[in-house]
Amino acid sequence: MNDCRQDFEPSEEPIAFKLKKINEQYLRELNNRLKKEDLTFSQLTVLTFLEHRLEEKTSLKDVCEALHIAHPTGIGLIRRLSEKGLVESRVDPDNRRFRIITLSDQARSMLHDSFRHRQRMDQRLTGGLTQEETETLKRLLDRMYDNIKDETEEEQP
Amino acid sequence: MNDCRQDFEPSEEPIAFKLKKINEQYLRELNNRLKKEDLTFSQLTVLTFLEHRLEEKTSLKDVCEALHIAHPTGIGLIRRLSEKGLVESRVDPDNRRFRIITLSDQARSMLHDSFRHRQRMDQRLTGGLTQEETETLKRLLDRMYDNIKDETEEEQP
DNA sequence: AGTACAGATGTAGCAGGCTACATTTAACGG
DNA sequence: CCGTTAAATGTAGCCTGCTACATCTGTACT
Repeated sequence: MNDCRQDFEPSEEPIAFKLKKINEQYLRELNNRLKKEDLTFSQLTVLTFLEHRLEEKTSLKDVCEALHIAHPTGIGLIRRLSEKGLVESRVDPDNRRFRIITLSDQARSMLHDSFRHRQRMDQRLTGGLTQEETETLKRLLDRMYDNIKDETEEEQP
Repeated sequence: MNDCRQDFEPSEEPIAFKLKKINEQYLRELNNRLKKEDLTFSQLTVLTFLEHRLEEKTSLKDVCEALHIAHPTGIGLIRRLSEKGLVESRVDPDNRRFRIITLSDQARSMLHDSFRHRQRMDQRLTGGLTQEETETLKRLLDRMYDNIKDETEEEQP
């Protein structure tokens, strides 16, 4: 008969749909809390990454690779953060093909509060899971990602 | 010192980031495969839901609730599917506040092939996981979703 | 009837993701 | 030195998601 007997009940829905549901609910809630700071989850992820690399020169490409996003997406994120004065984007004098992205002082001083929102949301997500369950979950998620990540970027010793 | 010591290595990254990575990789790959059919994952999900409810009158609101999306998102999906002749959207004569969304014959005849793409992608996602691991995973995902889903939509016997 | 409210749908405008194509700069081969 | 190529960034335009606000319709209550 009909193969498309996908039920839209939690007991029947595909895992990919569960992932999407969780992901979007998480983003809705966290973005809502971050609205006070005029930030989004993705913008906060960029700032966190930059804070994490204060010592190193960081290019747009570095940001995109860390966040697993395509470069036009990164350009948009950096542009909006730059318009808010949270990052600066300057051509690298050593190699004019690159842009160096840096955190502003203003961003450094506000980062911790926003980061707390994210932490609280993460804790809520895994609330009630034991340490062991959380480890199991991470392991299974990593295996799924390995299963579907692009074959062209494999193995370097 | 610095609380934002989030590492962008798989071993350190927050679970929410893992979920986002998997979700977007999944969508990239599947949407790429569906391009031949001129469909997207979300569009396919709408069609699958409609196929699943051939017997019942289905309103825009029903679609939005099943997919967990806000109604303007649903309007856009239905509009694009309608422009491709895959669904029809008519005002309900019984209650003119509603629109009845129906599958076209054309959509019914193409659905199975597209659905296969999704199935294959789902199998790839959980490739190598035992039945037991998959069940554990589903259970943990459901618990996370319960943890963050809106408090205002609880409990009805 | 008339008004008021609630519910379903519609519109505007934005963020963040993408692909495809364009531009700029550096590196390399002849 | 010049041309080609490759890499990083930029632009255009689309899809999916959202919020906020507008419209339309039905119901309920005077």
